[in-house]
Amino acid sequence: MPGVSQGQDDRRLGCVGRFDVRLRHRSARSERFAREKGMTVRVRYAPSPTGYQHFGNLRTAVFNYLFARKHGGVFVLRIEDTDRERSKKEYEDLIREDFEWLGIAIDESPWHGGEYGPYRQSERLHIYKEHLERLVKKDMVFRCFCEGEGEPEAEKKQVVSPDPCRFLPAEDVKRFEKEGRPFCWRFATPRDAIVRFKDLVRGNVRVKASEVTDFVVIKQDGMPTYHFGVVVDDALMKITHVIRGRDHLTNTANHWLLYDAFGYEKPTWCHISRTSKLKKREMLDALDHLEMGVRPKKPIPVIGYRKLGYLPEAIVNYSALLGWHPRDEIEKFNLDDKIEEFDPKDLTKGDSAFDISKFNWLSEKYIKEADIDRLSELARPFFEAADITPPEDKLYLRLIDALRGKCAMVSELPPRFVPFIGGVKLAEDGRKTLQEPGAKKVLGLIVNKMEAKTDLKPEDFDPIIREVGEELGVKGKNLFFPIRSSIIGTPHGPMMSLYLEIFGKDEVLRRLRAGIGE
RNA sequence: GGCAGGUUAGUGUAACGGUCAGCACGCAAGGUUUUCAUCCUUGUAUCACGGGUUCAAAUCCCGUACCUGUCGCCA
Repeated sequence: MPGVSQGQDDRRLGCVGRFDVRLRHRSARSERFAREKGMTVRVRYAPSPTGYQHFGNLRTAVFNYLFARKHGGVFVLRIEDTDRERSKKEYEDLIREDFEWLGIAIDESPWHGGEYGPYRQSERLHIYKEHLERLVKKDMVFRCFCEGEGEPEAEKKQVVSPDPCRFLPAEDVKRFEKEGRPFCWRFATPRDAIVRFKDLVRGNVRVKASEVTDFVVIKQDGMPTYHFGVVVDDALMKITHVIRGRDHLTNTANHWLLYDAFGYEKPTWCHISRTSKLKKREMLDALDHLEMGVRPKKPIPVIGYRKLGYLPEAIVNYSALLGWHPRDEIEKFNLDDKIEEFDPKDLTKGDSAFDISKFNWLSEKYIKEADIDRLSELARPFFEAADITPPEDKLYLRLIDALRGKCAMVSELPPRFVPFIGGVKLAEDGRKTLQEPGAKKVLGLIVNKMEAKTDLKPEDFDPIIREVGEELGVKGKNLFFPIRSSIIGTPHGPMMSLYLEIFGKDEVLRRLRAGIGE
């Protein structure tokens, strides 16, 4: 049984299966309702294809996904493309690609199909029309002839409720229609209703209908507004739990009233906190300035991380961490392993902020622990893009493995190969190191010892270096920096033994001698 | 402005009347060490503020401040 505590409610109500006469919306109990009535839990993620997806959206989808899986339910994706101006096919394609890339399984969608389709609002216009008729018949909507096709920038007109057009004399309405004046349909909000519902994260919510304006349901262009589309579609698609962003919390009153107007059974609402630090402008700007191998300083849309070579698991994992955390406090986890544990009531009420350094930390972890063959294959395109030719198979794998530490994105790998495939390019810090007083002496002795040894193996390198250190009384940086600098051009890098393995004795000797010459 | 929601270390969070307020990232200091890598140790919060209720409050109540959302023919 889902871990929602509901014993108290049940006791008070005495029975389950009947709706509270006070119009109280069924609450968290609905999970039980659903089971007892043999209903399937159905949730949905309903993006509008007007921009890129980012962590904020993604985590809404992730929580929906977890909830669906936990209850053996269905995860629906619906495209809300009622904004004719801003909706773009390419954004919809991107949404699809993102999900496929991230490995989040969707059950019903425009591209997966399903028995409650179509799943694109622009293809459901006839349904909205029919629903509008129903409200017209019940006299619950009215035409509004006011000017003002939404100019968001325009000064906000004083909220007037009810809307003046609601009381337009019938003859005026007739005349305006005859004149062909454009109009939209508004909902005639019942003045005295009180909206109450229980939110899975917020608890009891109560809104007076008198605070709800006579909102638009059908726009002048015939498209439904968000409020209208959402309610009609969620109802028809048999959505049982609406898990969405907190910004819709106050809108829920509108939706509640619409459900009532249609006589549809209401879903359980669950408003999750928002994610701050995700400024659309900045994200788009950062996306325009992507540079392979360079970690973005600011958050970017999912497509950006995809391009840079972040691993999808890291993204999914981190998005689940935004407003939720596992009980065992282990933050790196596989989404599917958390299905049982997930419970909306554990979601944070406060907003959460995207922390790019923590995200990078997680990503590094994923890359460090990734399957080496898979990582190698993932990396190939990035070598091409960087115009760096990777070495052949065995060496390639070896280097990927040796150089993957502290790598948050795959595109960081190719540049690290450079010291191993071309000649030495002395970096500034490398040059400086070689100029240090004892540097040449260290290199000289190493060369001598290496030359003396006939059958030199990679694992012999360490002992030799140690001997040199002891004999010269040098250790730490003074010992290792010059060696590494002459071999790869910079004092920092992977373990010493790797060099002999990769380059072989002759090449290492050549580089060490060259270092002495610097 | 009305309405709604939020406020625990720099960040993400735990705790749901009784713990020296726990964990993680970051940062700082120290140790190990072949590195500004790894690993280990330590430090980093008088729980926004002010009042209450209580033997006891981060936890309950009220007020204030600040942040956010909504009040669009955007979703």
